[in-house]
Amino acid sequence: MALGKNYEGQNCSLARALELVGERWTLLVVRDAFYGVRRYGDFLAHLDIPRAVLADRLATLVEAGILQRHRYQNSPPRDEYLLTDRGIELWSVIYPLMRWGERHFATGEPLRTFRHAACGTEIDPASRCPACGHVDVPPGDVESHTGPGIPAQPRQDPVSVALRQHPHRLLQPLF
Amino acid sequence: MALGKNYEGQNCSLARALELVGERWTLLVVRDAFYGVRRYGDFLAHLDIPRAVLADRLATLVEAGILQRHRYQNSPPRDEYLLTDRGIELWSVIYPLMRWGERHFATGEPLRTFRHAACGTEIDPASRCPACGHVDVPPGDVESHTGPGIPAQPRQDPVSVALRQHPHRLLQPLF
DNA sequence: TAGCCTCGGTTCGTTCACCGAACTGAGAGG
DNA sequence: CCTCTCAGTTCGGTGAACGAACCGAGGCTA
Repeated sequence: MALGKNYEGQNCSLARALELVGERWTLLVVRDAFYGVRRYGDFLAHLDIPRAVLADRLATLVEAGILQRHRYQNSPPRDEYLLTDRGIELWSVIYPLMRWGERHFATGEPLRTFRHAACGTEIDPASRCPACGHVDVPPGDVESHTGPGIPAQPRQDPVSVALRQHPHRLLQPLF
Repeated sequence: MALGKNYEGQNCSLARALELVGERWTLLVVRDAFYGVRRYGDFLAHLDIPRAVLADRLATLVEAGILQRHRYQNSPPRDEYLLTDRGIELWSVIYPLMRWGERHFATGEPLRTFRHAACGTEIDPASRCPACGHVDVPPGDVESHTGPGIPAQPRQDPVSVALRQHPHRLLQPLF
């Protein structure tokens, strides 16, 4: 979606945003980055995405300044992908979309809930904390909890297991 | 994206939402619906979308309960596509994404601003009205205004012309 | 009644992105 | 030297998007 035949006729900021973030898989990669996924292999295992597509999406996101690549060890050389501030701002899109999908297309109870780390209250679809009145709770103050709708046979990849294990603060590394 | 090879492994509400709303063009169709576009031909002219793709997207959105089809005249029989409540709730995704794109990838000034109809103040990226303190301004209370960044050679299709002509309340028909 | 127009699609051949399986290469570690 | 892991790249096959042409229902005009 990004190159070649894009939305160039639409001189609208929504169209420009969608050129970057509207491609298949892209928003799920960004969601995983909020969950603390940072390495190629972990995105791969958690998303069941073709390897070539993942490599392409990561490169596009880095180029767009949504992720940044960071060398976290030298031997062997390994990089991790971290959300930039620009990427972190996408929480205000991802979270409402998640809640919208949950309200209208959920099959049973939610699999995951998001709570205000400071007070433990579930955050509303507009990112407000009903308890402490905090509006626009930033993702760094959000804790992901396993929800009541967790399936009988949950996924066994390391990322899914770690996410189930215990409440986890967004943006913090999973491992 | 919707059928066949979908995100079925991802039992996450974001993935389910993206199966519907994450396909190419879909969110732009919904945006146009907020602008008051209602007829096949108007979507077509404003979006420069292949006819077959538009027909497919409209059918998918109707099936998902995001748009509803409404017969507005009988001879000749003509239908219009209107946002349902479920569709209207997508404003909380579309508006933040638009503002995010504008902040980070805009070329100059915004083409369009969104004001609180009650007080005329521009609505912030989290859908709050800074003037009257209204949080979560619903799209029906939002007026679209032509912004300062309007290009020298703007589009000449009827929808673009009507949108430029005068401030326009979201969800109200354009014509 | 014939001819033409509009609207809302469908059809069809080409192009392009996605898919998944196999392969590659750098760098441990034994 | 052999094997393993990690992070990709390569490649043949398939499905979706593209755009131009076609179609049919139902006016309008004469």
